[in-house]
Amino acid sequence: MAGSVNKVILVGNLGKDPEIRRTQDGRPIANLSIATSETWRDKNTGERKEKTEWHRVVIFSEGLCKIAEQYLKKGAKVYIEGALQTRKYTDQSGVEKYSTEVVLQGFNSTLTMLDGRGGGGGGSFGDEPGSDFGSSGPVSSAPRRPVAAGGGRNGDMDDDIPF
Amino acid sequence: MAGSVNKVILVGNLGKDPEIRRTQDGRPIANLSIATSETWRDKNTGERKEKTEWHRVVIFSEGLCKIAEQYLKKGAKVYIEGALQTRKYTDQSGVEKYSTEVVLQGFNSTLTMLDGRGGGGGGSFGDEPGSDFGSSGPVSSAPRRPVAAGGGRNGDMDDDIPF
Amino acid sequence: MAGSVNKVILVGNLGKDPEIRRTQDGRPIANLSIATSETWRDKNTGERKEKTEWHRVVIFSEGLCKIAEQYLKKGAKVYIEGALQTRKYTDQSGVEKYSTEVVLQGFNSTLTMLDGRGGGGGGSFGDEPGSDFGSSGPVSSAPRRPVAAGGGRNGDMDDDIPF
Amino acid sequence: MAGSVNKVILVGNLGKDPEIRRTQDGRPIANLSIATSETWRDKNTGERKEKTEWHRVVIFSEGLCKIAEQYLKKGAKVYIEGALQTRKYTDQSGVEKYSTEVVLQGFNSTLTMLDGRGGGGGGSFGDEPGSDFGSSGPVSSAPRRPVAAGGGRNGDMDDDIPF
DNA sequence: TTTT
DNA sequence: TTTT
Repeated sequence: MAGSVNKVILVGNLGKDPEIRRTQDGRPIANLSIATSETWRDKNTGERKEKTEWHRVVIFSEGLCKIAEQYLKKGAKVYIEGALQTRKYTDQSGVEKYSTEVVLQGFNSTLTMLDGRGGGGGGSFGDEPGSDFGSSGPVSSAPRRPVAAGGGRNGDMDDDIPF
Repeated sequence: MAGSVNKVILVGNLGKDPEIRRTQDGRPIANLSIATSETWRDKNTGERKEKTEWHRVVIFSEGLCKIAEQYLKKGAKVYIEGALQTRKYTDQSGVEKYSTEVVLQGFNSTLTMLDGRGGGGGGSFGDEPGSDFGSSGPVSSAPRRPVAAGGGRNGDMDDDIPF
Repeated sequence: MAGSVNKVILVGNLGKDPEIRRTQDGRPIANLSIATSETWRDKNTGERKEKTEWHRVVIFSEGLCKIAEQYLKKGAKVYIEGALQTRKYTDQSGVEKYSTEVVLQGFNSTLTMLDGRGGGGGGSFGDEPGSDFGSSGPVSSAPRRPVAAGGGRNGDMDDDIPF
Repeated sequence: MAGSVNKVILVGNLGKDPEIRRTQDGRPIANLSIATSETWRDKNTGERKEKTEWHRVVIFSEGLCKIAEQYLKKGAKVYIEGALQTRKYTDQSGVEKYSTEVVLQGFNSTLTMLDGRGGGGGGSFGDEPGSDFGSSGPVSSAPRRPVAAGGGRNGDMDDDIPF
């Protein structure tokens, strides 16, 4: 198809610790269960209401699996960017079912921790989606160099924007 | 939960005409079936491969339902913004199943046509997500005025940016 | 134009307290200065590097201005969704300049606090972009009702997704 | 900063052909000028109004530069995903100015053509952001394999989702 | 400078 | 079931 986009952006909290499995050839796969919730006040009763939505997130990217394994745990708040994917499977009773998941794999997948707490040290590691935690490179590499000039002349780059 | 985001962005084509239903109290609900696809070349065989993903989209916004009904049809390319929602239902055989849908409802939902062709005249209507087609206002109203000044001093606003 | 999208998504921290002004007819305008940063490790030296980008955010939405005024302060982490807008102005020396801002106005604008700390109570208020904090309604109204059914039959809705 | 996101999503049309330059070490840089516009009807006069916003887009990714050079031209409609970047420069008169650009570089950058017309053949090339046109790989490689299983048991994968 |  |  000429030009399609399939993108999911979630900011939410892990309902439990990440589950890490490995494929037969040793590649890691992480499963996250992420909750988002919306609150509103009932127009009629004035009551405060809340509705929680649970999202099944599957990480195929090796670098992001590492992050998940090392830094994420139940309760952590994360920003993730992935794609929707529905797969069909047959359950234990032989019934065909569908499961829709948010898949983090390859380009344009991102996992970013949004709280410095977490467990075991989270926070002081590279945390930019496009660099250390980029989904398709080793965690320690530097696929993106900061841009020193954006296409104009008379560089004279400076960092402190005064507003 | 303090601060969550649940957002889906799709650019894809309708697999069939929109299906419009009405609730008992007369509110419209539109269902779209949208395809996104990715293509790649097999690393080993060099073969061209393609994988299509189908998305079930449900529109509760009255204004966006109108758009869907009037302008969208099989094959149309659209940009949509909505939220993920999984609901449980019991099928005809009494089996519990889940269905995950992209819901367009209330704020932060968008439906934009990306091709001026379509059928039957599409194109010459307001088409900006934030204005005429905004999801929670009548299609003909103007909830968003263009901004005349952005917070600085010395207004002297002008529209032609020279690049 | 038939179908365009202009969207900015930022997760970052406020560099200073919000600045609230009022138009002559009394509508509030809030200015935020938001920092995003990326870190990476230099490929050659192995050094840890960081680059911070500052974003000027202007809020025209009355509801979101209230949130900004009441809950946000220097250091707060926020998620915002807005649109890019460049305006021309003449500075004190009579030189024409351009300023590009992220504008939150009307539909499809969002401001969500991502930390429960903040000052003065932040956290225990409605925090879903599509509901209480929706950008074009009063903070206390309920423009989005939770969806009870998504277009299928055999409702039997349930909230606890078992994964 | 622990966890930040800097993302711009645009769907718009090129105001002119892409401009391709090369750095001294031979890396290409493409500049695009993209228009987005919003239309609305004036609440008072009922008049149809339109406001166009111009965006300066700079592509550092080599793969995406190739796409721009080969397939894009004035009038083409594109979907792009990049990051905001403001740089300071001194103009010919010695005045310091700022220019804010949407930068496509490294991970999480995307460029997708949204019209099969364009000129000179566009269309029959890989066009999925995460695969052939991924921003940090050669255009002909296949960094993302389609996912065969998403983390559940009882694989029995299948592609045809029945809705 | 685009597009409708 | 779309699109290329």
